[in-house]
Amino acid sequence: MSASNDLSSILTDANWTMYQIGAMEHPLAPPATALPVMRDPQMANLQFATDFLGPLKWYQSAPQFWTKQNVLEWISYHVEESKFDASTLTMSSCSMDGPILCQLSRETLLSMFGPLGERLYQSLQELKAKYGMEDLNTTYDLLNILLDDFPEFLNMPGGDDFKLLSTVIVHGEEQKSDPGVGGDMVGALTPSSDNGYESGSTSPDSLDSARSRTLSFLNPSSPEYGGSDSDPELSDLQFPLSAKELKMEEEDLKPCKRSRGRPRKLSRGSEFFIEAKKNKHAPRGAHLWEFIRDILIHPDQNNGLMRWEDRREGVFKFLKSEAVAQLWGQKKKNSSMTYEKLSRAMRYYYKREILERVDGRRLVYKFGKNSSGWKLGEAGVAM
DNA sequence: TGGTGTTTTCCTGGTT
DNA sequence: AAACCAGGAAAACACC
Repeated sequence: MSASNDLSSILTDANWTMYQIGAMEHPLAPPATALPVMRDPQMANLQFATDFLGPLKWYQSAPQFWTKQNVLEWISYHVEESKFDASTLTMSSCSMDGPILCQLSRETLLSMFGPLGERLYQSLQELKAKYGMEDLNTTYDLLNILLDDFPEFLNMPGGDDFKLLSTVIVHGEEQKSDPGVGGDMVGALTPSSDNGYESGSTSPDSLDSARSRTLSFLNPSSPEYGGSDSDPELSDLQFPLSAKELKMEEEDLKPCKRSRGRPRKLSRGSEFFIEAKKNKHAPRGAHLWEFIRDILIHPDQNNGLMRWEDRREGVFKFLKSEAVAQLWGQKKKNSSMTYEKLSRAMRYYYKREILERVDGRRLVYKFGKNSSGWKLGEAGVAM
């Protein structure tokens, strides 16, 4: 994702409310279920496991290890929560990674973010403190759970890292404070922080799935990682392995060839954690074409994502294809949504005549005769 | 519980 | 070369 798209995501985050169904949580908000977290980047050599389970959210790791994308999501979360006017933010003030963010003083945050700065500062202090006190025992437990679920890891290249776990004895009180900026906050956690945060505050002590529970040792180089615009140099800075070494491991770990089709759902153990997050009977949201239509017919909330090419004919164009895909992913709680996938779903609409082909024009689609709600003069459509 | 519809994921190959 | 398009295949998931 490009940096501009990131900012766009922030600025268009308000759009999310427009597609909100019932009392859904904010897409970037930490889930309610409190689960432990790991935060040790020294474990980045277990990256293949992260690759297997996916990228991390800001609430799944210590701020010191956030990527640019994590920072953006964190800011976006607070923008939304505080109903802050995101238009006052600049890209430059949002484009930073965790290590840089952690070096900012309260005054700097206030000058950069105005009224939102105080809130961000408080959140940051809470997160630093909270993550500084995480008990490594939980990490140990989580990795064991992972191994129960995925014993095949032990037989994979790098699986020896897991075997070492059986020899590990964790003592919570021996945990080191964060080496980076903000380590002085370790131990500053108030009792109230242990049982959650007040509304409007930050609640990083919760995770939503096996992927998040088990693998908070960050992975900016994951192909699925949303913050792909993180500085490559940062990868070197954050992790004990060089980018080159990581790349080599990645190559080594590639399966011979992926089977076709959607990957099987994770098995039993991890499923538990995924289900814990999911609403058992979550209402299915609007269809994709309706989602697209709604963006188009609300130009005030469109934020330059799409535009009509020919309103009368129902021809429209994606201006920020990846941003729209991200928004769609937010709606479906699918952080790995891409335009590539979204467009595949769009193409299925041709056969059903919800969309018509527009040949030769990139990113341009046209509503078909089986779509509705977009025509001028149609009930419910603003003229 | 099984069927159906829709969407997601991955893929190969082609085009711009 | 990168981004996009086209469409097959298979699977996940919601809903009935």
